[in-house]
Amino acid sequence: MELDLGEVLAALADPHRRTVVSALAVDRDDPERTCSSFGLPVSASTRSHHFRVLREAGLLDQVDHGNFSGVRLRREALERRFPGLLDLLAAELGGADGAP
Amino acid sequence: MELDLGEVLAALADPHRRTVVSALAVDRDDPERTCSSFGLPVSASTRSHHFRVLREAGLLDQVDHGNFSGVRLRREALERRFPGLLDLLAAELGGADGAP
DNA sequence: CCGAAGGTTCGATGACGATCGAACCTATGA
DNA sequence: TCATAGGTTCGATCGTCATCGAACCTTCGG
Repeated sequence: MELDLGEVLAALADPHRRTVVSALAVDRDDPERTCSSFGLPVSASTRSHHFRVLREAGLLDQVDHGNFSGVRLRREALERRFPGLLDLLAAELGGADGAP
Repeated sequence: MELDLGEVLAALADPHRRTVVSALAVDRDDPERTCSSFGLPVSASTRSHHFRVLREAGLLDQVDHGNFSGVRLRREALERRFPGLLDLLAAELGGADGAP
């Protein structure tokens, strides 16, 4: 498994990418979402670039459905390699874990 | 307390700076160390730059002893704001906690 | 008093990365 | 069949950052 901490931190240093990962981290159901469902205020090409970085850092799985891309957080691998990291990101959205 | 996650992650994205913080994170005694005691393979000015970034991100406390600078990890504040983060960094050095 | 050691600041430079528009691809729906 | 929507790739541009050397400051030891 590649999951390099430097690469992961570099990926998460960008606010837009952190928005994506945080949004995925808070949703424990880990649904497959589209790239455009995060409302990033950038052009489509820039958005594609960000998702490439997230994918190559090992944070995301991305499945090509031809028409669109399904994106899913690699929660299990991340939790095993960097325990607690996703909680930190989720906490930035105000919903760390099973919040009341 | 400012401790912004984006700033912290950006600071930790650099390998040299991560070397410093990881080295500090593994030592539970939190001694005051000098900037040059980490053996960073860069010039003195670059080293000074890195420590400035770490200080401004709130990761380090730096005391000017005139002759030299004492550097100390802000362990308590970091642990409270980002629980588990320092453990992740320490784990990269092979010594997460009280290793055998 | 005078160096030497540890840091800092100040440009300058070079590389990397975030951003965009244009062109393109694929599938769904009219 | 054709347009539209979601993504990707390809340059190009612009800003930020890591890096360096030079000049400087402070203190300690001769």
